[in-house]
Amino acid sequence: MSSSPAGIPDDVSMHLVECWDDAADFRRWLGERRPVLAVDTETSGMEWWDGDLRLVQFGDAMSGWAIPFEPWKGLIRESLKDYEGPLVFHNAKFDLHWLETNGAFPRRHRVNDTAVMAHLVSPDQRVGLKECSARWLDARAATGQSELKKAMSKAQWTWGTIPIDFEGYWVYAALDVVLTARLYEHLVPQVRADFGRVYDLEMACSHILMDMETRGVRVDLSYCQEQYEKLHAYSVEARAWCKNTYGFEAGSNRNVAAQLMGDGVVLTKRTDRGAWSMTEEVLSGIEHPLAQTVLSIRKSEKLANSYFANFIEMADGDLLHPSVRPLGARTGRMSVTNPALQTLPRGRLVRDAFIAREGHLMVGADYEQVEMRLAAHFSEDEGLIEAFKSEGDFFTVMGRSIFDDPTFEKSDPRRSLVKNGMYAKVYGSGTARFAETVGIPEHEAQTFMLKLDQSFPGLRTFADSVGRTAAMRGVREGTEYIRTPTGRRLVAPEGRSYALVNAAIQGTAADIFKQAIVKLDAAGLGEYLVMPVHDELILSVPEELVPEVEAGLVEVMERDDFLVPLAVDSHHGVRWGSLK
DNA sequence: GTCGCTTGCCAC
DNA sequence: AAACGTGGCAAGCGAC
Repeated sequence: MSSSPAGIPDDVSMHLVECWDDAADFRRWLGERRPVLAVDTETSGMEWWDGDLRLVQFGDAMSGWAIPFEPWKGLIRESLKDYEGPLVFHNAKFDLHWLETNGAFPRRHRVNDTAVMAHLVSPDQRVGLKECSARWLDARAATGQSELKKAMSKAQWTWGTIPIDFEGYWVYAALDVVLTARLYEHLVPQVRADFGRVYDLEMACSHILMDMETRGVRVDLSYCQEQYEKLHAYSVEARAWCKNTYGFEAGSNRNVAAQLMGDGVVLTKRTDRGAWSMTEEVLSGIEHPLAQTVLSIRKSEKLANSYFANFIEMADGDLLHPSVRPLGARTGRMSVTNPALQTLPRGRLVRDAFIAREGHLMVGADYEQVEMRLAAHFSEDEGLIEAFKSEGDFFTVMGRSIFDDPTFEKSDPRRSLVKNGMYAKVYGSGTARFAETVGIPEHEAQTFMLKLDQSFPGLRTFADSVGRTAAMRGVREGTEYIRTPTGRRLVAPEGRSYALVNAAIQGTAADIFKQAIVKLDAAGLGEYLVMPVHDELILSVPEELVPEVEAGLVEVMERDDFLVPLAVDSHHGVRWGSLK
């Protein structure tokens, strides 16, 4: 069956495999020579471990083939196994999950990813197939999708139930591979020329993370249940008290503010849109039973719902399959969702929900103050570099030199000023914000920042040089950007070029972290990975191998090729929470 | 009922 | 001259 309905370029042919003749035609087509074979899947949803693979599409710049998986799984498996040429997916990790869990194994070392390419070229833009096609191929690329959405809602179809032979479904599915193939041909010259090294890093890392997602994270469901019930019981009781006493929901900030003011509380801070601000910071300063109750309700509901209930809800048996986006942030950092395991509260309560596999222990290995060390590296500042090379606590050594006081010890109250001041530098904050976070008057903050700059002049030099480079490129190329040592491109957010100082540090830390993941996989430790957390790796390791693996991790992760050593600390325990 | 926005809060 | 960076998630709430 061939077709070319509205919105599809005339020179493109679309095919749906429905009979053996179609299958034979597909195999003949597959045997032709082409620069790249694009592959995509349509599925019943997002949960690849518990859902149906419905359609697999193959295509190149001129043809798209949609093949229903269930009746043609043999054809699809054989075709993917046999195909030796370059492959391209748009967001390969997602499709590979579906294909592999359904017994179809494309050659991974041949896999390319246009979403990765797009992110490297334009790290500040959305990298959906539609957006990329509209940006680089044809502004009308997304037109078919809205028609399909309308038809689906009219007939009450979901992605799991829409008939596979409904033309608006399979034709646009087949168009997606054509777009992917064209995107690849458009982007690959630039990616090869400008981003070869970081692209290879991203692809290697992506496969390791995919296998990590497949293995999943083991969760202690009865612990979650127990904690949830305790917290939930409290919040039900506290909400009822609030309703009975004041007549409104504790979650309604508008009503809470009105009640507090009615009871004589003076509010001064407002939100961006002009409402009375009811943040933790504001409420904790108010001595009123309502303020305190609202705070504890928020706290316990956050714990109960965002964490424990969420874990129970998402579990596949006793496993969670969090989804990692290797290029989640514009800086090259990863992000994690379902659940967001990178934002678990510190301390034992929530982290203890995650346990090692049977016969295993949890192992954690983290880069110590990696961003501070990179700040020292990029600044080339003798004093900062010395502070990291000398024995003892970095911020204490810095404190001695800033205040010219050899008696400055780790317990010195000024240490937090030093630490916060350095973070303010690294994040690019101004003196006003810095003064607020450390709780000192602005003129004191100013004096301190001046002292910091004088003690470590490299910090300014570094910031200036980032600014100059970005500004120069802004003029010459129209975009303010810098590159990390691996070639990753970092683009300044609109009107905030100062953020590039932080981006350089954060982006380089991301590169280092990803290189560590690739190296540890090469060293045979990849199979133990559980979760990456920005500068810390969480693993589940067979008990008897723990000492060996910890030594291996330190060996693989630590680096000496920067101006300061990058040090790694490791721990082990039964639960995530027991890693110090 | 769903959707998107706002507000608030968790991490590194 | 001055500018705290990067994310995800849930509840409330108004619009459709």
